[in-house]
Amino acid sequence: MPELPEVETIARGLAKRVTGDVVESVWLGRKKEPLKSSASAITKALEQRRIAAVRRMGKHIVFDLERVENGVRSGKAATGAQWIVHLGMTGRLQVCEPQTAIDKHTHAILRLSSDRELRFVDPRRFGRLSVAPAAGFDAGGVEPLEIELDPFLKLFTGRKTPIKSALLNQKLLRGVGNIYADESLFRAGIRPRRRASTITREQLGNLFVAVKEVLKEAIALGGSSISDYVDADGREGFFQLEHRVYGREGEPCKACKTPISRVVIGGRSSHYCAKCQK
DNA sequence: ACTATTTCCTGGATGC
DNA sequence: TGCATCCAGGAAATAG
Repeated sequence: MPELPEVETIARGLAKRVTGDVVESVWLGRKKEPLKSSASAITKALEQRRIAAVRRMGKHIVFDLERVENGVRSGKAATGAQWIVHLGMTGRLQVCEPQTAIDKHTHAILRLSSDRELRFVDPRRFGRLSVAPAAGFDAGGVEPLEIELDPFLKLFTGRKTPIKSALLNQKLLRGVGNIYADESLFRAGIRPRRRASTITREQLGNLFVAVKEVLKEAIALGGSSISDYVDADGREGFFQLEHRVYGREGEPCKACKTPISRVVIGGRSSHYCAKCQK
């Protein structure tokens, strides 16, 4: 389940592999769920465009595209576009040789001028493909690694929703998902059910630090590989080894040995230590 | 404006 | 062994 650190890792890997390549043609599958923009809009935005950059915004992967004319850049920004990929739960972007067997759940294939293919595969179809005008994509929310303390505190003032739900709300912070919300709350010593507005300024300050720490550490370790997550080069991440609460229900807290609790908040399982988190 | 709930989807795990 | 059921979860839609 790719969240910010996994998406960052994937985007960096893809940037290395496909930046500068040109999309010669596009094939899209018949399933409609993965397409947030129309098939024709996606095809039109991608074909005969050079991939100028690949980067992450929240949990989205953004491909900046520029028009190719006679093999050279047009230079006119307005002729560009963006291809936006959200991996959902099980989405993967693979760069492979054209002869590589096509996975059953392949929804898009981009033929590249380097005689390779960029494929979007997603069994569960929670992932989404869309296009936007050049520099036009709005991912909503603020990047957690860029936000400063005061705006961070303001995100939560007056909110009655549980802090866990607020952390998952992409319109506030973008990129934090279930794993990193639980891990951040553990490090900050805050129970996931606490109403955001009731949390002290000091505790929110701890959360501010915790969110950034957790995300940075996870990026450094290539993300968390649970279920079958691998990055663009097929490598697993290692942050799952650092999880202190996520997926550890009943196991002893690494700080105090109390068994880790699991509750459901907003339909999401939430893990915490009842002794370390208040 | 905000909050809570439901829905989408399939593979793997679990239960009988 | 086989079949049914449950669960994972991001975000959009819906309802209040």
